[in-house]
Amino acid sequence: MNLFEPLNHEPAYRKVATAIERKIVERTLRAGDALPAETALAEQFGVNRSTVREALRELETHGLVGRQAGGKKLYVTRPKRERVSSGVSRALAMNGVTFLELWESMMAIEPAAASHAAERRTPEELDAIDRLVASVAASRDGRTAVPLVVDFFSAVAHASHNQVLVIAQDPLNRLLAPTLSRMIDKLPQARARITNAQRHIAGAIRERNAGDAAEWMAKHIRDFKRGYELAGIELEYRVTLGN
Amino acid sequence: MNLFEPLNHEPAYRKVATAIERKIVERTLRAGDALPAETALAEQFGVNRSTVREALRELETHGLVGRQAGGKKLYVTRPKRERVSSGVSRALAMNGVTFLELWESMMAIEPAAASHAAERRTPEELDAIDRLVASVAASRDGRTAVPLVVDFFSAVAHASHNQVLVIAQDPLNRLLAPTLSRMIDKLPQARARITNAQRHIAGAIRERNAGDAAEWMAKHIRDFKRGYELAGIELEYRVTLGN
DNA sequence: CGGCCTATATTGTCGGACAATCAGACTATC
DNA sequence: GATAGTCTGATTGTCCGACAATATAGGCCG
Repeated sequence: MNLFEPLNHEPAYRKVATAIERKIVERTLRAGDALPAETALAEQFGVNRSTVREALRELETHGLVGRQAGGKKLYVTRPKRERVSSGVSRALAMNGVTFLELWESMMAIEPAAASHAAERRTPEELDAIDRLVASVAASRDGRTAVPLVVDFFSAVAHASHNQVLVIAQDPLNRLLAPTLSRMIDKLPQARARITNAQRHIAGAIRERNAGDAAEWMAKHIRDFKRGYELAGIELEYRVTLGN
Repeated sequence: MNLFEPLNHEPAYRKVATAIERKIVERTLRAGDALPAETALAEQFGVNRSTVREALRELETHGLVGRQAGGKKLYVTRPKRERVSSGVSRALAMNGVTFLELWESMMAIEPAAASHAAERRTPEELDAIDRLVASVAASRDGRTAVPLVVDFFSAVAHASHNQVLVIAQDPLNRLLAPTLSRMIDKLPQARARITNAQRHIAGAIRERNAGDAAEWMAKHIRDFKRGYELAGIELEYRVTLGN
Protein backbone atom coordinates (compact mmCIF):
# COMPACT_ATOMS: atom_id res chain seq x y z
CA MET A 1 0.00 0.00 0.00
CA ASN A 2 2.25 2.72 1.30
CA LEU A 3 5.53 3.45 -0.33
CA PHE A 4 7.30 4.22 2.89
CA GLU A 5 7.15 2.64 6.28
CA PRO A 6 6.61 5.06 9.11
CA LEU A 7 10.22 5.37 10.23
CA ASN A 8 10.19 4.90 13.92
CA HIS A 9 12.88 6.23 16.15
CA GLU A 10 13.18 3.29 18.43
CA PRO A 11 14.20 4.68 21.77
CA ALA A 12 17.46 3.46 23.21
CA TYR A 13 15.90 1.57 26.09
CA ARG A 14 14.00 -0.53 23.57
CA LYS A 15 17.09 -1.23 21.51
CA VAL A 16 18.92 -2.34 24.59
CA ALA A 17 16.04 -4.54 25.62
CA THR A 18 15.78 -6.28 22.27
CA ALA A 19 19.53 -6.67 22.11
CA ILE A 20 19.61 -8.51 25.40
CA GLU A 21 16.47 -10.39 24.54
CA ARG A 22 18.01 -11.67 21.35
CA LYS A 23 20.98 -13.04 23.24
CA ILE A 24 18.58 -14.86 25.51
CA VAL A 25 16.33 -16.27 22.80
CA GLU A 26 19.26 -17.50 20.77
CA ARG A 27 20.69 -19.11 23.88
CA THR A 28 23.87 -17.10 24.00
CA LEU A 29 22.67 -16.23 27.45
CA ARG A 30 21.12 -19.32 28.91
CA ALA A 31 18.67 -19.81 31.72
CA GLY A 32 20.50 -19.64 35.00
CA ASP A 33 23.25 -17.34 33.77
CA ALA A 34 23.73 -14.13 35.69
CA LEU A 35 23.39 -10.85 33.85
CA PRO A 36 26.20 -8.31 34.06
CA ALA A 37 25.70 -5.49 36.52
CA GLU A 38 23.69 -2.49 35.37
CA THR A 39 26.77 -0.30 35.26
CA ALA A 40 28.59 -2.87 33.17
CA LEU A 41 25.70 -3.10 30.74
CA ALA A 42 25.45 0.65 30.54
CA GLU A 43 29.11 0.84 29.70
CA GLN A 44 28.93 -1.90 27.08
CA PHE A 45 25.93 -0.38 25.34
CA GLY A 46 27.30 3.11 25.73
CA VAL A 47 24.16 4.41 27.41
CA ASN A 48 23.22 5.66 30.80
CA ARG A 49 22.34 3.34 33.61
CA SER A 50 18.79 4.72 33.72
CA THR A 51 18.36 3.61 30.15
CA VAL A 52 19.60 0.15 30.95
CA ARG A 53 17.24 -0.04 33.88
CA GLU A 54 14.23 0.73 31.72
CA ALA A 55 15.31 -2.00 29.37
CA LEU A 56 15.72 -4.44 32.24
CA ARG A 57 12.21 -3.66 33.43
CA GLU A 58 10.96 -4.83 30.08
CA LEU A 59 12.83 -8.11 30.24
CA GLU A 60 11.75 -8.53 33.81
CA THR A 61 8.07 -8.15 33.02
CA HIS A 62 8.43 -10.54 30.11
CA GLY A 63 9.75 -12.98 32.66
CA LEU A 64 13.00 -13.45 30.76
CA VAL A 65 15.09 -12.34 33.69
CA GLY A 66 14.42 -12.44 37.39
CA ARG A 67 16.19 -12.73 40.68
CA GLN A 68 16.20 -15.38 43.33
CA ALA A 69 14.20 -14.17 46.31
CA GLY A 70 15.93 -11.42 48.22
CA GLY A 71 18.82 -11.26 45.81
CA LYS A 72 20.26 -8.43 43.82
CA LYS A 73 21.72 -10.04 40.77
CA LEU A 74 19.52 -10.67 37.79
CA TYR A 75 19.53 -14.13 36.31
CA VAL A 76 18.21 -15.31 32.99
CA THR A 77 15.14 -17.43 33.64
CA ARG A 78 12.50 -19.26 31.64
CA PRO A 79 9.24 -17.32 31.71
CA LYS A 80 7.08 -18.83 34.38
CA ARG A 81 3.64 -20.08 33.50
CA GLU A 82 1.85 -17.94 36.04
CA ARG A 83 3.29 -14.77 34.58
CA VAL A 84 2.38 -15.39 30.97
CA SER A 85 -1.08 -16.72 31.67
CA SER A 86 -1.95 -13.78 33.86
CA GLY A 87 -0.94 -11.54 31.00
CA VAL A 88 -3.08 -13.47 28.57
CA SER A 89 -6.12 -13.45 30.79
CA ARG A 90 -5.77 -9.74 31.37
CA ALA A 91 -5.57 -9.16 27.66
CA LEU A 92 -8.61 -11.29 27.03
CA ALA A 93 -10.62 -9.59 29.72
CA MET A 94 -9.71 -6.16 28.41
CA ASN A 95 -10.78 -7.16 24.94
CA GLY A 96 -14.24 -7.95 26.18
CA VAL A 97 -14.24 -11.69 25.70
CA THR A 98 -17.67 -13.20 26.23
CA PHE A 99 -18.53 -16.24 28.25
CA LEU A 100 -19.50 -18.02 25.05
CA GLU A 101 -16.05 -17.51 23.55
CA LEU A 102 -14.47 -18.74 26.75
CA TRP A 103 -16.75 -21.73 26.86
CA GLU A 104 -16.07 -22.72 23.28
CA SER A 105 -12.36 -22.67 23.98
CA MET A 106 -12.78 -24.79 27.07
CA MET A 107 -14.79 -27.24 24.99
CA ALA A 108 -11.83 -27.48 22.67
CA ILE A 109 -9.04 -27.71 25.20
CA GLU A 110 -10.24 -29.44 28.34
CA PRO A 111 -11.40 -32.70 26.76
CA ALA A 112 -8.09 -32.98 24.95
CA ALA A 113 -6.27 -32.36 28.20
CA ALA A 114 -8.39 -34.99 29.94
CA SER A 115 -7.71 -37.57 27.29
CA HIS A 116 -3.96 -37.06 27.42
CA ALA A 117 -4.12 -37.06 31.20
CA ALA A 118 -5.71 -40.48 31.03
CA GLU A 119 -2.82 -41.68 28.92
CA ARG A 120 0.02 -40.16 30.87
CA ARG A 121 -1.01 -39.37 34.42
CA THR A 122 1.24 -40.55 37.23
CA PRO A 123 -0.13 -42.04 40.42
CA GLU A 124 0.66 -38.81 42.24
CA GLU A 125 -1.22 -36.73 39.73
CA LEU A 126 -4.18 -39.06 40.00
CA ASP A 127 -4.07 -38.63 43.75
CA ALA A 128 -4.08 -34.89 43.41
CA ILE A 129 -7.09 -35.06 41.11
CA ASP A 130 -8.93 -37.37 43.47
CA ARG A 131 -8.25 -35.12 46.41
CA LEU A 132 -9.70 -32.17 44.54
CA VAL A 133 -12.80 -34.11 43.61
CA ALA A 134 -13.26 -35.01 47.25
CA SER A 135 -12.74 -31.42 48.34
CA VAL A 136 -15.33 -30.16 45.90
CA ALA A 137 -17.78 -32.78 47.07
CA ALA A 138 -17.16 -31.75 50.66
CA SER A 139 -17.39 -28.04 50.02
CA ARG A 140 -20.35 -26.31 51.55
CA ASP A 141 -20.63 -23.08 49.62
CA GLY A 142 -19.61 -21.52 46.35
CA ARG A 143 -16.80 -19.40 47.72
CA THR A 144 -14.82 -22.47 48.69
CA ALA A 145 -15.95 -24.64 45.79
CA VAL A 146 -15.02 -22.37 42.90
CA PRO A 147 -11.27 -22.36 43.44
CA LEU A 148 -11.36 -26.13 43.82
CA VAL A 149 -13.29 -26.59 40.61
CA VAL A 150 -10.75 -24.46 38.84
CA ASP A 151 -7.90 -26.37 40.45
CA PHE A 152 -9.46 -29.57 39.17
CA PHE A 153 -9.09 -28.33 35.61
CA SER A 154 -5.52 -27.32 36.34
CA ALA A 155 -4.71 -30.67 37.85
CA VAL A 156 -6.10 -32.50 34.84
CA ALA A 157 -4.17 -30.28 32.45
CA HIS A 158 -1.04 -30.80 34.49
CA ALA A 159 -1.49 -34.55 34.31
CA SER A 160 -1.64 -34.31 30.52
CA HIS A 161 2.09 -33.60 30.58
CA ASN A 162 1.56 -31.09 27.82
CA GLN A 163 2.91 -27.66 28.61
CA VAL A 164 1.11 -26.05 25.74
CA LEU A 165 -2.26 -27.28 26.92
CA VAL A 166 -1.42 -26.15 30.41
CA ILE A 167 -0.58 -22.65 29.28
CA ALA A 168 -3.53 -22.48 26.96
CA GLN A 169 -5.83 -23.58 29.72
CA ASP A 170 -4.59 -21.49 32.59
CA PRO A 171 -5.95 -18.15 31.35
CA LEU A 172 -9.32 -19.77 30.80
CA ASN A 173 -9.43 -20.76 34.44
CA ARG A 174 -8.68 -17.27 35.58
CA LEU A 175 -11.52 -15.94 33.53
CA LEU A 176 -13.88 -18.71 34.47
CA ALA A 177 -13.60 -18.34 38.21
CA PRO A 178 -15.38 -15.01 38.73
CA THR A 179 -18.34 -15.91 36.57
CA LEU A 180 -18.51 -19.40 37.95
CA SER A 181 -19.06 -17.97 41.40
CA ARG A 182 -22.15 -16.18 40.21
CA MET A 183 -23.51 -19.32 38.64
CA ILE A 184 -22.86 -21.61 41.56
CA ASP A 185 -24.48 -19.26 43.99
CA LYS A 186 -27.69 -19.18 42.01
CA LEU A 187 -27.86 -22.90 41.26
CA PRO A 188 -28.08 -25.12 44.34
CA GLN A 189 -27.83 -28.29 42.30
CA ALA A 190 -24.71 -27.15 40.46
CA ARG A 191 -22.19 -28.49 42.96
CA ALA A 192 -23.71 -31.96 42.91
CA ARG A 193 -23.64 -32.08 39.12
CA ILE A 194 -20.07 -30.89 39.07
CA THR A 195 -18.99 -33.49 41.56
CA ASN A 196 -20.70 -36.21 39.58
CA ALA A 197 -18.94 -35.22 36.39
CA GLN A 198 -15.62 -34.90 38.14
CA ARG A 199 -15.97 -38.40 39.57
CA HIS A 200 -16.50 -39.84 36.13
CA ILE A 201 -13.59 -37.89 34.70
CA ALA A 202 -11.30 -38.92 37.52
CA GLY A 203 -12.44 -42.50 37.14
CA ALA A 204 -11.68 -42.53 33.45
CA ILE A 205 -8.27 -41.02 34.09
CA ARG A 206 -7.61 -43.60 36.75
CA GLU A 207 -8.39 -46.41 34.32
CA ARG A 208 -6.46 -44.76 31.54
CA ASN A 209 -9.54 -44.57 29.40
CA ALA A 210 -8.78 -41.59 27.21
CA GLY A 211 -12.06 -41.70 25.31
CA ASP A 212 -14.23 -41.66 28.39
CA ALA A 213 -12.13 -38.99 30.01
CA ALA A 214 -12.59 -36.70 27.04
CA GLU A 215 -16.25 -37.47 26.75
CA TRP A 216 -17.02 -36.85 30.38
CA MET A 217 -14.99 -33.71 30.37
CA ALA A 218 -17.02 -32.52 27.40
CA LYS A 219 -20.21 -33.31 29.27
CA HIS A 220 -18.88 -31.53 32.30
CA ILE A 221 -18.22 -28.40 30.36
CA ARG A 222 -21.43 -28.57 28.42
CA ASP A 223 -23.09 -28.60 31.79
CA PHE A 224 -21.49 -25.29 32.59
CA LYS A 225 -23.25 -23.70 29.70
CA ARG A 226 -26.55 -25.14 30.74
CA GLY A 227 -25.89 -23.93 34.23
CA TYR A 228 -25.27 -20.42 33.04
CA GLU A 229 -28.43 -20.44 31.01
CA LEU A 230 -30.43 -21.73 33.96
CA ALA A 231 -28.85 -19.12 36.19
CA GLY A 232 -30.00 -16.51 33.73
CA ILE A 233 -26.50 -15.35 32.83
CA GLU A 234 -26.18 -14.11 29.27
CA LEU A 235 -23.84 -16.10 27.09
CA GLU A 236 -22.71 -12.77 25.73
CA TYR A 237 -21.74 -11.72 29.22
CA ARG A 238 -18.27 -10.24 29.12
CA VAL A 239 -16.05 -12.07 31.52
CA THR A 240 -13.98 -10.12 33.99
CA LEU A 241 -10.98 -10.80 36.15
CA GLY A 242 -11.43 -11.37 39.82
CA ASN A 243 -10.25 -8.65 42.12
CA MET B 1 6.86 -26.54 55.82
CA ASN B 2 8.38 -23.18 56.62
CA LEU B 3 7.25 -21.14 59.54
CA PHE B 4 7.72 -17.79 57.84
CA GLU B 5 7.01 -16.49 54.40
CA PRO B 6 9.86 -14.66 52.72
CA LEU B 7 8.86 -11.06 53.23
CA ASN B 8 9.46 -9.23 50.02
CA HIS B 9 10.28 -5.58 49.77
CA GLU B 10 8.39 -4.62 46.66
CA PRO B 11 10.37 -1.88 45.00
CA ALA B 12 8.63 1.41 44.36
CA TYR B 13 8.58 1.08 40.61
CA ARG B 14 6.58 -2.11 40.98
CA LYS B 15 4.14 -0.56 43.39
CA VAL B 16 3.59 2.30 41.00
CA ALA B 17 3.08 -0.09 38.13
CA THR B 18 0.51 -2.20 39.93
CA ALA B 19 -1.26 0.92 41.17
CA ILE B 20 -1.72 2.20 37.65
CA GLU B 21 -2.50 -1.24 36.36
CA ARG B 22 -5.28 -1.61 38.88
CA LYS B 23 -6.89 1.58 37.72
CA ILE B 24 -6.79 0.25 34.20
CA VAL B 25 -8.13 -3.21 34.95
CA GLU B 26 -10.97 -1.85 37.04
CA ARG B 27 -11.79 0.55 34.23
CA THR B 28 -11.19 3.72 36.18
CA LEU B 29 -8.79 4.47 33.38
CA ARG B 30 -10.40 3.26 30.22
CA ALA B 31 -8.94 2.35 26.86
CA GLY B 32 -8.32 5.52 24.91
CA ASP B 33 -7.79 7.72 27.94
CA ALA B 34 -4.53 9.63 28.08
CA LEU B 35 -2.21 9.04 31.01
CA PRO B 36 -0.99 12.00 33.03
CA ALA B 37 2.49 13.22 32.22
CA GLU B 38 5.41 11.49 33.88
CA THR B 39 6.14 14.48 36.06
CA ALA B 40 2.53 14.61 37.18
CA LEU B 41 2.55 10.93 38.03
CA ALA B 42 5.81 11.29 39.89
CA GLU B 43 4.34 14.08 41.92
CA GLN B 44 1.13 12.18 42.69
CA PHE B 45 2.95 9.04 43.78
CA GLY B 46 5.60 11.03 45.59
CA VAL B 47 8.44 9.36 43.74
CA ASN B 48 11.02 10.40 41.23
CA ARG B 49 10.33 10.55 37.56
CA SER B 50 12.86 7.78 36.90
CA THR B 51 10.85 5.51 39.12
CA VAL B 52 7.66 6.34 37.27
CA ARG B 53 9.39 5.66 33.99
CA GLU B 54 10.42 2.18 35.05
CA ALA B 55 6.84 1.50 36.04
CA LEU B 56 5.58 2.79 32.70
CA ARG B 57 7.97 0.47 30.87
CA GLU B 58 6.26 -2.40 32.61
CA LEU B 59 2.79 -1.30 31.57
CA GLU B 60 4.06 -0.62 28.10
CA THR B 61 5.48 -4.09 27.65
CA HIS B 62 2.27 -5.59 28.98
CA GLY B 63 0.55 -3.66 26.22
CA LEU B 64 -1.70 -1.86 28.67
CA VAL B 65 -0.48 1.53 27.54
CA GLY B 66 0.95 2.69 24.27
CA ARG B 67 1.23 5.70 22.07
CA GLN B 68 -0.10 6.48 18.67
CA ALA B 69 2.74 6.34 16.17
CA GLY B 70 5.14 9.22 16.56
CA GLY B 71 3.33 10.60 19.57
CA LYS B 72 4.48 11.50 23.02
CA LYS B 73 1.48 11.02 25.21
CA LEU B 74 0.73 7.59 26.55
CA TYR B 75 -2.77 6.28 26.11
CA VAL B 76 -4.45 3.37 27.79
CA THR B 77 -4.92 0.64 25.20
CA ARG B 78 -6.22 -2.89 25.04
CA PRO B 79 -3.34 -5.33 24.76
CA LYS B 80 -2.91 -6.23 21.14
CA ARG B 81 -3.04 -9.84 20.08
CA GLU B 82 0.35 -9.78 18.42
CA ARG B 83 2.05 -8.67 21.58
CA VAL B 84 0.60 -11.27 23.90
CA SER B 85 0.96 -14.17 21.52
CA SER B 86 4.58 -13.36 20.82
CA GLY B 87 5.16 -13.42 24.55
CA VAL B 88 3.44 -16.75 24.88
CA SER B 89 5.33 -18.35 22.03
CA ARG B 90 8.63 -17.11 23.42
CA ALA B 91 7.76 -18.58 26.78
CA LEU B 92 6.82 -21.89 25.24
CA ALA B 93 9.96 -22.04 23.17
CA MET B 94 12.14 -21.26 26.16
CA ASN B 95 10.47 -24.01 28.12
CA GLY B 96 11.49 -26.56 25.53
CA VAL B 97 8.09 -27.44 24.18
CA THR B 98 8.22 -30.44 21.87
CA PHE B 99 6.59 -30.78 18.50
CA LEU B 100 4.31 -33.43 19.95
CA GLU B 101 2.97 -31.07 22.56
CA LEU B 102 2.44 -28.44 19.94
CA TRP B 103 0.72 -30.88 17.65
CA GLU B 104 -1.62 -32.15 20.35
CA SER B 105 -2.69 -28.61 21.06
CA MET B 106 -3.31 -27.91 17.42
CA MET B 107 -5.40 -31.05 17.27
CA ALA B 108 -7.50 -29.64 20.07
CA ILE B 109 -7.84 -26.07 18.86
CA GLU B 110 -7.83 -25.94 15.09
CA PRO B 111 -10.76 -28.27 14.44
CA ALA B 112 -12.83 -26.31 16.91
CA ALA B 113 -11.85 -23.09 15.18
CA ALA B 114 -12.75 -24.59 11.82
CA SER B 115 -16.15 -25.70 12.99
CA HIS B 116 -17.02 -22.31 14.42
CA ALA B 117 -15.67 -20.69 11.30
CA ALA B 118 -18.10 -22.75 9.28
CA GLU B 119 -20.92 -21.44 11.42
CA ARG B 120 -20.00 -17.81 11.52
CA ARG B 121 -17.70 -16.90 8.65
CA THR B 122 -18.58 -13.84 6.60
CA PRO B 123 -18.24 -13.80 2.82
CA GLU B 124 -15.11 -11.68 3.13
CA GLU B 125 -13.50 -14.12 5.52
CA LEU B 126 -14.35 -16.96 3.19
CA ASP B 127 -12.72 -15.05 0.36
CA ALA B 128 -9.59 -14.55 2.38
CA ILE B 129 -9.42 -18.24 3.14
CA ASP B 130 -9.95 -19.16 -0.48
CA ARG B 131 -7.24 -16.80 -1.59
CA LEU B 132 -4.80 -18.38 0.81
CA VAL B 133 -5.66 -21.85 -0.41
CA ALA B 134 -5.01 -20.71 -3.96
CA SER B 135 -1.72 -19.11 -2.97
CA VAL B 136 -0.52 -22.26 -1.28
CA ALA B 137 -1.49 -24.30 -4.32
CA ALA B 138 0.42 -21.90 -6.54
CA SER B 139 3.49 -21.74 -4.34
CA ARG B 140 6.61 -23.29 -5.79
CA ASP B 141 8.83 -23.85 -2.79
CA GLY B 142 8.69 -24.21 0.93
CA ARG B 143 9.95 -20.75 1.75
CA THR B 144 6.89 -19.13 0.22
CA ALA B 145 4.43 -21.86 1.16
CA VAL B 146 5.05 -22.00 4.90
CA PRO B 147 3.89 -18.49 5.75
CA LEU B 148 0.80 -19.07 3.66
CA VAL B 149 -0.01 -22.33 5.38
CA VAL B 150 0.29 -20.57 8.69
CA ASP B 151 -1.85 -17.71 7.47
CA PHE B 152 -4.48 -20.22 6.48
CA PHE B 153 -4.78 -21.34 10.08
CA SER B 154 -4.96 -17.75 11.19
CA ALA B 155 -7.65 -16.93 8.67
CA VAL B 156 -9.76 -19.86 9.79
CA ALA B 157 -9.36 -18.93 13.42
CA HIS B 158 -10.24 -15.35 12.60
CA ALA B 159 -13.39 -16.51 10.83
CA SER B 160 -14.43 -18.36 13.98
CA HIS B 161 -15.17 -14.98 15.56
CA ASN B 162 -13.76 -16.27 18.79
CA GLN B 163 -11.00 -14.12 20.22
CA VAL B 164 -9.95 -16.74 22.70
CA LEU B 165 -9.37 -19.31 20.00
CA VAL B 166 -7.49 -16.75 17.97
CA ILE B 167 -5.17 -15.91 20.82
CA ALA B 168 -4.75 -19.54 21.77
CA GLN B 169 -3.91 -20.42 18.21
CA ASP B 170 -1.55 -17.63 17.30
CA PRO B 171 1.41 -18.79 19.41
CA LEU B 172 1.05 -22.25 17.94
CA ASN B 173 1.49 -20.81 14.48
CA ARG B 174 4.63 -19.00 15.46
CA LEU B 175 6.11 -22.19 16.76
CA LEU B 176 4.90 -24.29 13.89
CA ALA B 177 6.41 -22.23 11.10
CA PRO B 178 10.12 -22.93 11.64
CA THR B 179 9.69 -26.67 11.97
CA LEU B 180 7.19 -26.79 9.14
CA SER B 181 9.83 -25.41 6.81
CA ARG B 182 12.10 -28.31 7.57
CA MET B 183 9.34 -30.78 6.91
CA ILE B 184 8.11 -29.26 3.67
CA ASP B 185 11.59 -29.10 2.25
CA LYS B 186 12.15 -32.78 2.78
CA LEU B 187 8.75 -33.95 1.61
CA PRO B 188 7.95 -33.11 -2.02
CA GLN B 189 4.43 -34.44 -1.76
CA ALA B 190 3.62 -32.40 1.33
CA ARG B 191 2.42 -29.30 -0.47
CA ALA B 192 -0.07 -31.24 -2.57
CA ARG B 193 -1.49 -32.98 0.47
CA ILE B 194 -1.79 -29.70 2.30
CA THR B 195 -3.57 -28.07 -0.58
CA ASN B 196 -5.97 -30.96 -0.83
CA ALA B 197 -6.87 -30.76 2.84
CA GLN B 198 -7.21 -26.99 2.72
CA ARG B 199 -9.61 -27.25 -0.21
CA HIS B 200 -11.85 -29.58 1.73
CA ILE B 201 -11.71 -27.38 4.80
CA ALA B 202 -12.47 -24.25 2.81
CA GLY B 203 -15.28 -26.07 1.04
CA ALA B 204 -16.86 -27.15 4.29
CA ILE B 205 -16.57 -23.63 5.66
CA ARG B 206 -18.15 -22.27 2.51
CA GLU B 207 -21.09 -24.60 2.90
CA ARG B 208 -21.34 -23.93 6.59
CA ASN B 209 -20.79 -27.55 7.36
CA ALA B 210 -19.25 -27.40 10.80
CA GLY B 211 -18.80 -31.10 11.19
CA ASP B 212 -16.92 -31.56 7.94
CA ALA B 213 -14.82 -28.50 8.59
CA ALA B 214 -13.69 -29.89 11.94
CA GLU B 215 -13.12 -33.32 10.55
CA TRP B 216 -11.04 -32.20 7.62
CA MET B 217 -9.08 -29.88 9.80
CA ALA B 218 -8.32 -32.80 12.09
CA LYS B 219 -7.18 -34.84 9.09
CA HIS B 220 -5.11 -31.93 7.91
CA ILE B 221 -3.31 -31.71 11.21
CA ARG B 222 -2.95 -35.43 11.60
CA ASP B 223 -1.21 -35.30 8.26
CA PHE B 224 1.35 -32.94 9.72
CA LYS B 225 2.38 -35.53 12.22
CA ARG B 226 2.70 -38.16 9.56
CA GLY B 227 4.70 -35.74 7.51
CA TYR B 228 7.10 -35.13 10.34
CA GLU B 229 7.55 -38.81 10.88
CA LEU B 230 8.19 -39.38 7.20
CA ALA B 231 10.63 -36.52 7.14
CA GLY B 232 12.46 -38.18 9.99
CA ILE B 233 11.86 -35.38 12.47
CA GLU B 234 11.58 -36.53 16.04
CA LEU B 235 8.25 -35.89 17.70
CA GLU B 236 10.25 -34.97 20.75
CA TYR B 237 12.01 -32.30 18.75
CA ARG B 238 12.00 -29.07 20.70
CA VAL B 239 10.43 -26.35 18.66
CA THR B 240 12.19 -23.05 18.28
CA LEU B 241 11.25 -19.58 17.25
CA GLY B 242 12.16 -18.34 13.83
CA ASN B 243 14.78 -15.65 13.65
C1' DC C 1 -13.15 28.00 9.73
C1' DG C 2 -8.84 25.79 8.14
C1' DG C 3 -3.87 26.26 7.99
C1' DC C 4 0.47 28.05 9.72
C1' DC C 5 3.56 29.52 13.71
C1' DT C 6 5.23 30.07 17.98
C1' DA C 7 5.51 28.95 22.93
C1' DT C 8 5.18 25.44 26.20
C1' DA C 9 5.12 20.93 27.95
C1' DT C 10 6.82 16.44 27.74
C1' DT C 11 9.77 12.77 26.65
C1' DG C 12 14.33 10.51 26.08
C1' DT C 13 18.66 10.52 27.83
C1' DC C 14 22.36 11.95 30.47
C1' DG C 15 25.49 12.72 34.67
C1' DG C 16 26.10 12.29 39.37
C1' DA C 17 24.81 11.05 44.10
C1' DC C 18 23.66 8.28 48.27
C1' DA C 19 21.58 4.88 51.45
C1' DA C 20 20.59 0.12 51.86
C1' DT C 21 22.08 -4.23 51.42
C1' DC C 22 23.90 -8.28 49.20
C1' DA C 23 28.23 -11.18 48.27
C1' DG C 24 32.35 -12.71 49.48
C1' DA C 25 36.35 -12.88 52.35
C1' DC C 26 38.19 -13.13 56.67
C1' DT C 27 38.14 -14.14 61.60
C1' DA C 28 36.63 -15.82 66.03
C1' DT C 29 34.23 -19.43 68.45
C1' DC C 30 32.63 -23.80 70.01
C1' DG D 1 35.64 -28.48 61.01
C1' DA D 2 31.46 -26.27 60.96
C1' DT D 3 29.10 -22.27 62.49
C1' DA D 4 28.61 -17.50 63.73
C1' DG D 5 30.32 -12.72 63.70
C1' DT D 6 32.65 -8.76 61.19
C1' DC D 7 34.37 -6.14 57.44
C1' DT D 8 34.68 -4.42 52.83
C1' DG D 9 33.34 -3.71 48.15
C1' DA D 10 29.95 -4.04 44.63
C1' DT D 11 25.30 -3.40 43.20
C1' DT D 12 20.68 -1.95 43.36
C1' DG D 13 16.85 1.34 44.29
C1' DT D 14 15.95 5.88 44.34
C1' DC D 15 16.71 10.62 44.05
C1' DC D 16 18.16 15.32 41.97
C1' DG D 17 19.05 18.18 38.30
C1' DA D 18 19.83 19.08 33.45
C1' DC D 19 19.23 19.48 28.38
C1' DA D 20 18.09 18.55 23.45
C1' DA D 21 14.41 17.22 20.55
C1' DT D 22 9.88 17.50 19.46
C1' DA D 23 4.85 16.87 20.12
C1' DT D 24 0.97 19.63 21.62
C1' DA D 25 -1.71 23.52 22.28
C1' DG D 26 -3.03 28.09 21.72
C1' DG D 27 -3.09 32.01 18.94
C1' DC D 28 -2.80 34.41 14.56
C1' DC D 29 -3.80 34.93 9.79
C1' DG D 30 -5.97 34.54 5.68
